[in-house]
Amino acid sequence: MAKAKRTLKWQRDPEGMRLRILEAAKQEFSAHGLAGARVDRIAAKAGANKRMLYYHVGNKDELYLAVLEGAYDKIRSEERGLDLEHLDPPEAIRRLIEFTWNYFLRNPEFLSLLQTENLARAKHLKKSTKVKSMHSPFVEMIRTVVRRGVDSGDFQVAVDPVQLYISIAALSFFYLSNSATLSVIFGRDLLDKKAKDERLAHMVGLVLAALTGQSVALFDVAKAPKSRSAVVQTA
Amino acid sequence: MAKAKRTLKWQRDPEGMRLRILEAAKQEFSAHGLAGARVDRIAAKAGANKRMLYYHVGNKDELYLAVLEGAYDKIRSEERGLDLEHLDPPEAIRRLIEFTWNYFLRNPEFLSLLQTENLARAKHLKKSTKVKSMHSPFVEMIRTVVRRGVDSGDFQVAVDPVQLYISIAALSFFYLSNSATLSVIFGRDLLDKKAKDERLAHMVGLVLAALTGQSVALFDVAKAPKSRSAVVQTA
DNA sequence: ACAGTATTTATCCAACGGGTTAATTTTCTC
DNA sequence: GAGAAAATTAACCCGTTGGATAAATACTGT
Repeated sequence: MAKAKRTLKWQRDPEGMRLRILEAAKQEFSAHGLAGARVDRIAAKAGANKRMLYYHVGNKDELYLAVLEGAYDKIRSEERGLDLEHLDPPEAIRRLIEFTWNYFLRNPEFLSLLQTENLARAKHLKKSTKVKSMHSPFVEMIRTVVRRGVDSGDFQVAVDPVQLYISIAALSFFYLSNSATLSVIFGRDLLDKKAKDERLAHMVGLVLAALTGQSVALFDVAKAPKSRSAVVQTA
Repeated sequence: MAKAKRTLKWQRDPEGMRLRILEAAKQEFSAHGLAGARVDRIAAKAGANKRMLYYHVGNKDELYLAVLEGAYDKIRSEERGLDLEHLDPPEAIRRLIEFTWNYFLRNPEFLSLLQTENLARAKHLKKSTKVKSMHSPFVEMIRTVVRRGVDSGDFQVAVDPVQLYISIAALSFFYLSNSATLSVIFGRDLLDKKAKDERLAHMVGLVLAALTGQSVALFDVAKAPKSRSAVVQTA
């Protein structure tokens, strides 16, 4: 029986191992934060020995930074895949909001990692030349979309693209990253299907109404209480 | 010389001690998170012995929960002081945004604590009957303000007050809680005076424009680039 | 097939950190 | 002012944790 595993003891797989380590580390750091993460758990989750972490990546901090850089790399790459240039301005903004919302939904660890890094006042990020060089294409996309919208008359006002970018991210990010406490406070599950649909509709409606000056149907009219619902619809 | 401190060894002050402990704990937890917080540092910061924490409050988790409850208690109490009922609807919304923004600015630990608690998926908050019973007065305030705004014709659309509340919080919260990473990404300090003023103007402009359908002057027109700034001003 | 290197395992350890125990000092009360 | 109760200090306990060392095992080229 001791012989059974003779030929199958283990095989080398440096690249695979490195990937499994980073994936496990991502899970661990996003689930427990930097201080709460346990190096041993990462090793176990990666199906590896603790020594492997140090061999393939580095100590806990380097591991964390690698994960963070990977997270930024991933979102930037997906962002680049979204081209809003050829859409008409309101549709482009809608797509942008939907992308942001869905990306955050699909990648909850990204939210956690950002929260963790901000609690650390971006101490690690500041040291990463890699991340600093990864500019989001969205700011420029927004700048041209807003300009086109203003020129075409779709938008009533020109907005600073950085502010708008932050606001769009904020509306999704806060809702999701704080859904746990908010759900307790409001006594309802903010993450069930219906609530999520309503949230997306609200965000799109809010931003488009602000930009175009016209109330979008989606801007949650249905839920309006009591009052004889003075719904002013888009002309 | 050993005698010098004979009469001044120490004096009792249970209430004061408890307050100093909670204040120190608030600092520590907001600066380092739950796992990163060090019980010894809290004791030192409170000018006390570690044993005192357990004597006056409890173990680390209980300490943390006490701090969290205190934080909610404080904001709820300030919220109650703000009465928006008698203001005209757009002004009420503006005040609400300004209050939220300023409260977050004045109480950065509150932001950190919420982030920390959300990383823990509100595990502790769920156990706190105290916090669950502290309803924010803002949701009802917003509900009546929106209703009045719709009835008076100031607002073009009725919004779900919970969504609006979350959105207003989101715009400030995300900007401030993520300012560290955002500042690195954008290569500029989001917390300097000018940036903060611009942010507030943007948020007010965005929300009011959405509600009223009319572009507010503050909705950052000044920073609009290149394009022959098609500024549509409020009539 | 063998030497050399890359990869992985099996232990070890010193520092740290939360929590506890027991003694000491102050304050209250009668 | 004696004795009890409350508040505070000092010292210790012990599991955990990040990190290090050394040895074993699998691959590679020659």
